[in-house]
Order: sequence, then structure tokens, then C-alpha cells
Amino acid sequence: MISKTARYALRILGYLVERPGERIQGDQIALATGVPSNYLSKILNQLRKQRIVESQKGWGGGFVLAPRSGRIPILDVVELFDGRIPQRECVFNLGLCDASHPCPLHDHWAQISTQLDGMLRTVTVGELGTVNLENGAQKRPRRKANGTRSR
Amino acid sequence: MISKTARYALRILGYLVERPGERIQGDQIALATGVPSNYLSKILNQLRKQRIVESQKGWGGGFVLAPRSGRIPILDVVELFDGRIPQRECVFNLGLCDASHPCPLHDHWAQISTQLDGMLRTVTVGELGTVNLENGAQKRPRRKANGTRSR
DNA sequence: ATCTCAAGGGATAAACTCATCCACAGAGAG
DNA sequence: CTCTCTGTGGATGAGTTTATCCCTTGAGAT
Repeated sequence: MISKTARYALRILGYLVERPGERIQGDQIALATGVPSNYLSKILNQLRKQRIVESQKGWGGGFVLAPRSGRIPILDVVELFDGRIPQRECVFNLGLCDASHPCPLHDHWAQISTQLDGMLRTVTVGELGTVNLENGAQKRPRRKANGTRSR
Repeated sequence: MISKTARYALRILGYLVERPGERIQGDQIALATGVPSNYLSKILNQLRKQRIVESQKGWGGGFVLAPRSGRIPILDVVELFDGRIPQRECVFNLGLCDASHPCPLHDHWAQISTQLDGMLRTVTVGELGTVNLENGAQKRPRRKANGTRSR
């Protein structure tokens, strides 16, 4: 229903939400979230292209959540990776299925579909903050806390 | 969420439900349901091993829904192909997530999960009967209606 | 300028799902 | 018995998603 990649993305964002304004290295995020390091860079890259995160190369570089990203619905993130979800179609694709010719599961699915859609539209990235990561560790900065964050 | 294979299976069963006691060839089912012929045989084979359908080889052979199959919940079919669905886990796998340490999406998901689970447990194979197949044709027997169905 | 650090990004591989091919087995017709 | 019909089942292939490798690019430190 929702790809692993999109879930990774939400997980990463949940981690970044809790560290607003703090630039964090990819490796650090990978470590903390459990997302494979190399794959994570691909995901963050896509998020960057959509201006959901901002990145900085070189010494002291890393990723930060973009200022306005807290407000966007998680649907935007999911659709970034999974494409537009064809909510209209019944789960089971049991042949033709619409309001006038409902398949046996249509009504059941319509409710579920509506709720799912509602969740994706209602919950924002900013609300992902309280995520409990598997390994609660890795909250230390891990870098010598250098001052020059001039950008 | 639910694999294409499992959806194929439900579709096939929906077709068979409407033809109780009638032995129908794989090719005929494939034609009517749109499931790829070669793949369909694999699916029906699994359904046979679970005694959900019965099969008959040779001349006049084919598949029939097993007598008691109308009563089984579609969950059984879905789990046959997709394995046990980890309903307890939150969709997003956002780290640890249970009732005591809910992730931000937990409550939303709990509702959806419950409904989905309910649907899979409540709806039976027998209720799949009114499925509208894409190509409403192919209802003709296609074989010389021979009598010997003695088995 | 040069070095090092960390993200960017293309190529490739591994894993999984979906689909096809073909030889075999069993059953009825003749 | 032999022929044909149809399901059985192993092997293989295609396609997609997930993951890894590694070279390049850009930026700050010195």
C-alpha cells in the first residue's frame, strides 16, 4: 500500500522534525533511523529536490528540514515516492467496480479508503516528531560542535 | 497491501462461486477473469492444496469450488498468498509503535487496520459472487456438454 | 591552492513479485 | 492400449523495488 521507500522517508523526516535547524549528516540519520546509508542518500536527494529538506555539502554539511515542511501533509511525501495513489479503485480490482456497479467489497473498501486518504491529508510532517526509533541511542552530536554555521 | 496474486485468487473464486458444482477448465477461467493463463494454474494449484477448490485432470476436467469454501472468510485466501498480515504493526513502521508508545500515526492507523481486518474476516468467499468481470462474455460452456460427471 | 569532508548521482546488483515455458502425470474416450 | 485432454510442477524469465558501489561535485579548513 505504501512502499518501503516512502515509509523510510517519513521515518527520516520524523527524525529531522525533532532537530529543527540542526544540520545532520546522512550517516548519522542512517544510523539513527536504521535506513540503509546508501539508500538514504537517494531518498534525501528526492526530498531535497522537492524542497522538503535542505542540504549542505562539504565540511559541516548535512540535512535540515526546510522551514515550511512542518506544515505539509504526509500525503505529499508518500506521493513523491509512490506516485498518485489511485484511491478510486477498489483494493481487489475485482473487475469493474464503481458506485453504480459495486463489487462485493466496494462498501467496505470505500470506508477504509476514505479513512486512509483522510489520514494522509490530515497528518502533517511536523506531527511525525514523536517517533520512537528502534535504537533510541545516537542522539549525541557525534561531531565536534563547530560554530561556523554561517552557510 | 494485498498482492496482485491474492487479488487474482479472489477474482477467480468470485467467478467459481457463481458456477457452483460446475467443473470449469483453467483456460476458461483465465479467459473470463483476465488472469494470465499460466499464472492462473499456479494460483489454482495453491487453492487446491488448501482444499478451497477441487480439481479434476483429464478429459472433462477442471476446477470447482469446494463445498464448504463459500463459508470461509476471504482473509484465509489473502493469507494463503500474502502470508499472515502483521496487523499489529503500524503501516509506516515508524520505529517502535504500540498502544503504550504510539507513533504519531498510530491512532489513525489503528482505525484503518481494524476496519480492514474486519472486512477480511467478515466477508466470505461466497459473497464474492456478484463480481463484475471486465469482459462479461465467455459464459458459454465452450465444451460439448458431456454427461459423464461421475467423478 | 590544496586537502578533507559530505552530499550528488550514475551504474550495478540483489531480492522479490509476477509471468511464461515446457515436460510430466493422471483421467476419460475410442 | 493408445490418444488426447487438462491439471501438476519444476525451471526459467521479465519487471519492479530495494540496496550497494563508487566516482564526482561542491564547500569549508588550512
